[in-house]
Order: sequence, then C-alpha cells, then structure tokens
Amino acid sequence: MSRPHRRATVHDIAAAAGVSRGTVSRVLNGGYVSAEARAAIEAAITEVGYVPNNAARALKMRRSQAVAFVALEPHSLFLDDPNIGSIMLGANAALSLADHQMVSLVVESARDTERVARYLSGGFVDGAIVVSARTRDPIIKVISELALPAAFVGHPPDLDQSIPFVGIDNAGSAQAITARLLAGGRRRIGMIAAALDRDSGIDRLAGFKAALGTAYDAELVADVPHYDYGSGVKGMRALLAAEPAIDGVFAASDAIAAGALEALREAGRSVPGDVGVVGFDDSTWAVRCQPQLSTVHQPAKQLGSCAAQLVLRQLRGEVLEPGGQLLPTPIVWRESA
Amino acid sequence: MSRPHRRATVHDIAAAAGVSRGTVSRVLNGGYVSAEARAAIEAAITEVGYVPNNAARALKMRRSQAVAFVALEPHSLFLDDPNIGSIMLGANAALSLADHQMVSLVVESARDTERVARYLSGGFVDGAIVVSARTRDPIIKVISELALPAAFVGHPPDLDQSIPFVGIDNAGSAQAITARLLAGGRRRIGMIAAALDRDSGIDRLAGFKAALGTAYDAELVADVPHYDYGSGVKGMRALLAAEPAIDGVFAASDAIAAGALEALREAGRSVPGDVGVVGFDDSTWAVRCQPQLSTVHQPAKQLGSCAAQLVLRQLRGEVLEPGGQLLPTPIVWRESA
DNA sequence: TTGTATGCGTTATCAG
DNA sequence: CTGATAACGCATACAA
Repeated sequence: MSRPHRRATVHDIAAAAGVSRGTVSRVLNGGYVSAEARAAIEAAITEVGYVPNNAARALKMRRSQAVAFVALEPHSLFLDDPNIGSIMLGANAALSLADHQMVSLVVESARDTERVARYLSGGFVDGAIVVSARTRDPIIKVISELALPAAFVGHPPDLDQSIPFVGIDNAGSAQAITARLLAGGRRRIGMIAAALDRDSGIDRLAGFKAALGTAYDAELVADVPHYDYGSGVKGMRALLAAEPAIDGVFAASDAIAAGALEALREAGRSVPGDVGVVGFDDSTWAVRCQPQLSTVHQPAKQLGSCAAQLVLRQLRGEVLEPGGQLLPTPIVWRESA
Repeated sequence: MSRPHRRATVHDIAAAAGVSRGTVSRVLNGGYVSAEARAAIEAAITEVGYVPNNAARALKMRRSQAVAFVALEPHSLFLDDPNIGSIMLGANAALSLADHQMVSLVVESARDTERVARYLSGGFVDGAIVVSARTRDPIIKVISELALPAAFVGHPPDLDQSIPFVGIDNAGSAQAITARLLAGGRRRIGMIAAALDRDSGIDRLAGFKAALGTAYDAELVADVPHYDYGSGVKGMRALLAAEPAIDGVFAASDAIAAGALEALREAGRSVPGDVGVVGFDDSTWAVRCQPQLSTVHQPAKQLGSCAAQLVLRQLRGEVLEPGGQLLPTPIVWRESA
C-alpha cells in the first residue's frame, strides 16, 4: 500500500497539490500565497507525509541551526566533575530558546579528535561550545583556523585569545573560602591541591596562598593528581602525617573533600570539631557527605547558558570584544566548617 | 592577504590543479588517477585549504555518518543515574571505531521534543540510540514512523516492538540480591521501591517479591518517587517506623541506599550489624558510602556499545529479529550486607 | 500571487 | 585514466 522508499520532497508535494515547487516553498517558509493554494498545499503535505531535508536546507542556507557542545576529556569531566551535566542542560536550554539544536560531541581518543574536527568544519554545526579541563587541544586549533563561532567554558583558551569564554574566579573563590576558614579561628590550615597542570588547579592554590599570606606553609599542601575521591583520601593522610596538629583543610574539590573526610574519620578526628573542612564545586558530593560540606558554589547551569549566548551572539553577527566574563561563586556554608 | 570569505571547494582545488572536479573527487574518495594528477591535486588541496562540506556530502550520499544519542528526561538521567555518562562513552567508543560521529541530543521540554524530532528526521543522522526512563514518548513515535534505524537502551519500547533494545534483567537481579540477603540470615527484610511508574522500578519490586515468596509483607515496602538520596532517607525512616525490628533492606538504587544509610545512622542502627543494606547500579555512590555498598553491577559501558552495534548493524543493511538482549549483572559484595 | 531557472558542494555516470 | 554533466532537495531572484 504505502512504500515510501523515497522520502517525499517539495517536488512531490507540489505535484500532489498541482502547483509549483516555488509556491510550496513559500508556504513552508512564509511568503505571499493565496488561501486556496495554501490549503491545497497543506493538505498535500500531510498526504504525502513530507519531512524536510535538513542536509539540503543546510547546504542552501549555509546554516544548520545546530551548535556543538564539545566535551574534551569527557572521562575526567564526567567522572570528576559532576557539574558537566548541568552545564549541558544550561546550554541546551539557552540554545533551545533560540531554536538551535545542541549536539554534544565527545572526544576521548585521537581518532575522535580527527573525526570531530571534520564534523565541526563540515557545516553540520554553526558554532561550538567547548568545555575542557586542559586548554591546549588540537580541536581548539581547528576551531580557531576555521574561525568557527565559539565559546569556551572554564577558562580562556590559550591558543586563540579571540575566542570568548565564561568561567569563574578560581583564585578569588579559593581565597574567600580560605579566609573564612581562617576567620573561624583555625590556626594550622592545609590544602589538598589537585590538577596543578591545569589553570583551575593552579589558581585555587594561588588563592589559598593569598589568603594565608605570611602564615602560608608549603609543608601544609598536599599535591594530588586528580579532583577525585581517592586523591582526597591520600592527600589527607599525607597532610595528617606532615602536621598532626592540623585543624583546617581546603580541598580543591568536593570529591577530594569527601575523601579527606574519610581519612579524617579513620584517623579518629572529628569534623568540624577537630578540623574544619571546606571544598569546591557545590556538587552532589557536598550534600551526600557526613557532615555536609561548606563549599564554593559553581553556577554550572549559568555557565552553560552564558556560553550558549556567546555563540548565539556571534551567529547574529555581533563582534564580541576579546576576553571573557566571570560568574559569581557564592560560598555555601554547611556543617563541615 | 588571505580572506577566505568563501570556503574552498572541490571546484577551487580543481581549478588550482588544472584538472576537472571529477578527478579531484576521485583522489578524495579513491579511484583511478594518475600519479602526477594526484600529486598536483594534493598540493592544491593544502594550498587552497580545502575542507569538505558535510552537508553537501550528506545530501548526495544520503548518509551523514552520524548517529544520535538521545537522552529523554536528561534531568532524572543525569541526576539520578550516574551511569548515563558511561553509557555515552561506551556508545561513542563503538561508533568511533566504525567511523561514525555520535551526537548526543537532550530533550527536556516540549520545545526540545519537536526540534529533536525534526533533527532526527532531516538527514543529519543515520540512526539513533535512545536512552530513557519512560518508554512512551513522542520521540519514539517519530523514530518508528520514519523507520529510522534505532536501538533502545534500558527496556523495550512499547510503542514499536520492532526497535531492538539492550538492557538488564531488573527483576532477576533484584531477586538474586534479595535472595543472598535472605541467605545471610536476615528475617525481616524491607525494600525502598522507587519510580514505580517505570519499568525498572516495577521490575525491581517484582524481583524482590519473588525472592521473598510467602515471606513477603507489603508493610515492609516503602514507595518513593525517585531514585535519589533524599528519597532514600525518607524511605528508610518510613520503614523504621513501620517495623522497628527490620534487619535487611533492598534499596532500588545506590543513591537510595546511601540515603537509607544516613537514616539508619540517625536512628542509631549499625550497618551491617543491626541491618544489612543492598543497593542497585554499582555507581559511584556504592564505594563512597560508609560502609561501602553491596550492590548489583550495571554494565553501563557495554550497554552503550551494544546499543551502538545494534544501530550499526542496521546501517549495514542487516535486518535484526525483533527483541532485545539482556546483559549480565554481577552482584558485587561489599561491606553493607 | 505564481512559475521558472539557477546554484549550494558533492558524488556518480558515462562517454571520450 | 579523465572530463563533462546530471542529480541530491531546497530556497530564491526574477520574470510573468
């Protein structure tokens, strides 16, 4: 009965309605068309089961109405950083409002890198939002060379300063939360610093130093590779060994703080009684800990929507001045300190 | 100096190399071409900075080499289910091996639904992997009507039984872990059942009932809406109130189990001493808890790669027999029971 | 208001 | 081995 081996096209609907393709296109996209023609065409559309071909439209219009969301190092992102989901949702919401499709791409391997680069440059997307831990990546070079409208979330890309970004003030936030730990009367405050090969890690440590000033003691910072729970356990043990009298800890992430709590527990220290602990991210870790963590809130959803706006504005033709914007990071005070 | 206002095309490179477009296409896609022509063309390619246009290629080839990963209800997925990231990564790895680009789409609102439906039907993707909590969704109808090669992860779609799926045996797994709780000598075993509007929730409860047999007591199941931590706390409190002598609990998810642990702690019960607790998912929750959770392992990565294979096989022209496959779910035994 | 013709960038067919 | 030429499905300037 029905064997739609070939999808119905504008041509088919024109034939079915007894008009020309031009007229059909006009009712599809808006334009002058008589009421009777419109009626006939609309009937024909449902009759033949027309579904527009995006590839053809994109080819013609040089616009796909799609924006890529590129997650570099998704492994560390999805595992270490519980905020990635919220950033995606925030970006999607903003793009959705502007009737753009967000397509999120994952690059894990060299193979992925190459394929994604091709994908980005091929006209399937009009722009890209890049979220990454590291800021040097071949993908960024590709975007830069293609002059693809893009935005960075996290920190400024160091390959092309003209790509706008949105992020948070890691150093300032770290300094602020450490200061309040200090104001709480803690005297021997340490830090579990992580990911010192990334801007975020470096900046959080810098903020910590700044808050402590002359009281800063390099012996009291444990250096761990990742933002994860396991690193937190190890880092806290190291701190405890270095300074048994430690009474305050700034963990570079909530996951690390959770690990620190565990190490503290096994060492028989009470929190926040014996030692105060603060984290960073305000992720799900913060509330699932016992006690719940005082931490720096990351406005993940807004980060995503801001990045989306940055791309959308470029698509509208605006030329953005280089640089980026930092979103506020309120400190949320819970029981751990 | 260079103002590539218009991207270089096959036409340009043909002109630069002094050959025809056909010959260029031949070196691009493989075919007979003389060594000298090939050399000239390859030189021209880098000279003009050619980058292929996917939209045009997709239009011509009727293939985009892209497969959608559609997350329905991403909110509950990203928040409740820590496995979603792993499923994505698994699917991406499999697609990557077959040189297909995975593009993941998020549908949160009615607006999203409509836009994603258009996107899927427009030729930007060759197939789709759908992961969803609920199985009735307009998107599935669209896929079904378009006969888009697809696969479902989670449970069978009830709108179109011809769409293959990959999932786990929720009922069987629940029964198995409950049985071992029982074998451990627990006498008054309860369950915190969640999401009873979804297959997964219903099946886990069914498995629990089956394991208990005549010992099943409806008073000992707490019914909570979501798979999250907060629900676990409330559910456990309810159970404690209903049966103070409870000595075993099967939580419908690890997050719920974590919440239950918290409620147990506040009630002064020891785990696993006074009461044994088991969860479901083997997510990050499981190892962060104190004590760590005994739970049912979900092979998230394999779920993703299997779904990808299911789609890829259809793209190769295979006709899959209706139905699906269930992946094994080993029980991992830790300290909580 | 409507029809016709043209081109978007590719690949494929088919003579040369 | 290579060069014209014709689609793919759509939108649009232009003519009617």
